[in-house]
Amino acid sequence: MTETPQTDEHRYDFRAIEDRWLPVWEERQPFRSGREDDARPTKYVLDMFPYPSGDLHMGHAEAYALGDVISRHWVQKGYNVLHPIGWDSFGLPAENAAIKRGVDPAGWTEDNIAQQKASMKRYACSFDWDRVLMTHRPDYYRWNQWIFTRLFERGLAYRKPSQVNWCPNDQTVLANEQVVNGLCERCDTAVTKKKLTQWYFKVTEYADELLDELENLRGSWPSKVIAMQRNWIGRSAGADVSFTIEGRDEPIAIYTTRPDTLYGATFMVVAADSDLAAELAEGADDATRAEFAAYVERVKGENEIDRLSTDRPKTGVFLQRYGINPVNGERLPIWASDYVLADYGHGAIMAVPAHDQRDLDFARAMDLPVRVVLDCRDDAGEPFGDPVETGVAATGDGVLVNSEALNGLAKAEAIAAITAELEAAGTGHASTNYRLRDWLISRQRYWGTPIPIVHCETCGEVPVPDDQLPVTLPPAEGLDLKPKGQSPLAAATDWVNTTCPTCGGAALRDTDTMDTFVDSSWYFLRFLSPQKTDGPFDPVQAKRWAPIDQYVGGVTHAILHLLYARFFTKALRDMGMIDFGEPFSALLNQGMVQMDGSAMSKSRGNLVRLSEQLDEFGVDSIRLTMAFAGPPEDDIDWADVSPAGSAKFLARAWRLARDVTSEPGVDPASGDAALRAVTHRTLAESQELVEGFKFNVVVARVMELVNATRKAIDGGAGPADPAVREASEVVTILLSLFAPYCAEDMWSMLGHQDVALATYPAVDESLLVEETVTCIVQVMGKVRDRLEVPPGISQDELRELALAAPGAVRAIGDAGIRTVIVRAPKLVNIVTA
RNA sequence: GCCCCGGUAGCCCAACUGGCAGAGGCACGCGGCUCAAACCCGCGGUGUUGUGGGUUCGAAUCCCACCCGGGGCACCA
Repeated sequence: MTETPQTDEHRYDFRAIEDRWLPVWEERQPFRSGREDDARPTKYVLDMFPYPSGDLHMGHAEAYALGDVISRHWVQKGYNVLHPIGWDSFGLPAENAAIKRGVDPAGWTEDNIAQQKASMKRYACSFDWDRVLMTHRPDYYRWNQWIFTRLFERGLAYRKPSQVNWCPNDQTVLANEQVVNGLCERCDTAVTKKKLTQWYFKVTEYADELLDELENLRGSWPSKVIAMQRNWIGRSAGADVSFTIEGRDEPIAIYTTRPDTLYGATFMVVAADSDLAAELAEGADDATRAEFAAYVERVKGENEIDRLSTDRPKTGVFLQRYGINPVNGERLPIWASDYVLADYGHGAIMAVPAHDQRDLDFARAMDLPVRVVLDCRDDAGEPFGDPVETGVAATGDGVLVNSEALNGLAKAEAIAAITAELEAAGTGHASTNYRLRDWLISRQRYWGTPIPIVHCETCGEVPVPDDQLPVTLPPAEGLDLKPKGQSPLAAATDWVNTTCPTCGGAALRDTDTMDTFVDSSWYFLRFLSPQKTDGPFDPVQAKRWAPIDQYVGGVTHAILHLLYARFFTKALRDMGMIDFGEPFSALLNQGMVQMDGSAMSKSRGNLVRLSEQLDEFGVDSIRLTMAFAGPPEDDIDWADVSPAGSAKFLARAWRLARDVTSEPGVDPASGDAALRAVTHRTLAESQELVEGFKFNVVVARVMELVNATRKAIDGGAGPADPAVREASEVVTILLSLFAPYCAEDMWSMLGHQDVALATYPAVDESLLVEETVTCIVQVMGKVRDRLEVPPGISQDELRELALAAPGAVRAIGDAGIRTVIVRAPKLVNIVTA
């Protein structure tokens, strides 16, 4: 047997096993992936990197357990697997903790990282520890700044004044994506609007590509995420139409998806908070101006919650101005209202109350005319009720009426016809709009990447030259980090005051920092060459490893991070730095870990502590429980699963290795044939199951194999049978994906070393061939008999056997036989007359 | 309102391209081992596959409608 010392050779003791193997792995480093002469094919498996806001929790434990199954599987399949880890270490939690405790966010962050790193090692994650990166380190964020300046040069980073989302609690602006149901994603405070000049990344430049290329991800990304991104981008096709405004030189453009209803327009609406509304009101009488001013004040006071609440009554102000409908010359009164958004389309609409619910609500509230221009019918052919009476707009398909040349056309035909007509007349054209907005990246907070721009009175916005990067954060010491609506960096006068890189004159640094989602938009590329000092990443390494073969992480990032990372990838591709446009070839979203139906989060208190679970049941049991609980994308309710049951199973598996008495390398051919068949069937099935992410089923299959092996040891073949060794080794290799400590210990008892690097055994196909197959004999779809037949039996032969089967004969009785369906060798169905 | 996912035994969940509804686990019960217990070993699975219809020789699986649960988007013209 083996010379490996064992604490207690009769009992599975997870504490002793963890203590035994952790130092061995630490020394042997089985998951290094950096060697240039490594000829194995490559795989890049990536877990979303954690935020260091404390120790690892149950959610991390699930994510890393599942990512590890995939990574370890590909290693055993002979791939050179890159499985790196790092920390997303800039952000508000560190800053808020620093404010609360009066400490430096850097120290707090580094302490948490050290703790998480130790926990990950204990958790036996198969990470390559030579590639660690942390986004708060200057050697990382320097390249955020470098990429920022490249985007700036290409017009993809720009500054503009706009009504932005403002969190009154965190005292900073937020991206659209960070406002959830009108609340700040971080602190759940109701978000308000504020007019500010801020930095944006031009994500909308790639809107079409971001949407269209989702199709290529179908099948390898969850359909849910694809749907969410599709919704978020929200492409709509329609037309821009010009309306002349009385008393204004320039016409104004409106956007509509329903140009077919142009003859049904009875008024126009401009967004109350838009510049256009202010300008139009300026040209009205004093009373109107006063009314408008009061209305705008009221609208500005509303937070997002109020604004989004459904079925609130429509409000607005008639601006005493008129637009002219280009198709029929009608005068349309212009109203200002908050139901039109300033930053979508042109911030102005034509209102067709008969065929748009919002316009109808407004028309009814303001007593404006309604004109039906589409004859809509229900399924029974009954006409749609009068919208004025029913309050329901006719938004469906129909035939055009009251629309001159369009009369008689169907909706789609009318849209095409009128768009062509507008185009010919020079008053409109087909147009596309997106719900997606550009990404606002400025933050008025300390703990982030400084924006590498210098503001010079003479030269304007000047990017900091590459050789002066990084622009490092000034020390937090002496700065007031409390949120106050202006970046804490503004108080670092020595830091702010600088010289203009272009003209050498006095200039000021931009005092905002970047949204931390910038950091995570390209970190997967930095992992390929984390120490590189003359560029963000090595293009040669990118060619070798990227894009990522398998990305693993929570569905919470379905829009934010994944969309931004896709945008960065496309932008970097267009800069010629990489040759692919999609960063993540395949995506697995694990579910959440809950307790009694409620989520475990910081705010609700962590209901189950990972460290306590690990102490009580061991690392392997927790990892196995995560994998066995159900499909990875389903949420796990910790109350429904049994880490104790997992521990029991591991002990049972472990005892197999303990009991094997044959020597390593013994030829299994002479072993128990029945057990060998189970072993090789498990082997054949497991790789498909792992690659299909059915980890819970793999575990079930391994349990079956363990049961079969135990039966062989105790009952038939005995512990010396070579098939028992073969089965035990297969159990060990498969188990190492889920329970690396237990598997390593078993592997050692079986006389081997480094189970993580064990080769996935070849499947012996000849053992999968069954000698007989059970054939079901059905009569009228009901099972009436069973036959043991050879797998190669002919259709005719089986048909005869089935017709003679006693159960079938009995069921057929006197009835005649109409048809016999034969699916050799598994099924015959006899259809009686 | 629109979109996505799900509903199988007391519970968590399997079930290939439509072909025997049950792999694995939890819980529970019984038996063995033991002075006794724990551990361990063994045995124990009929249920409206959410409901109703349709297609089919045959439906958990495909189609339609609805119910329930979860998630996303939503005054985006």
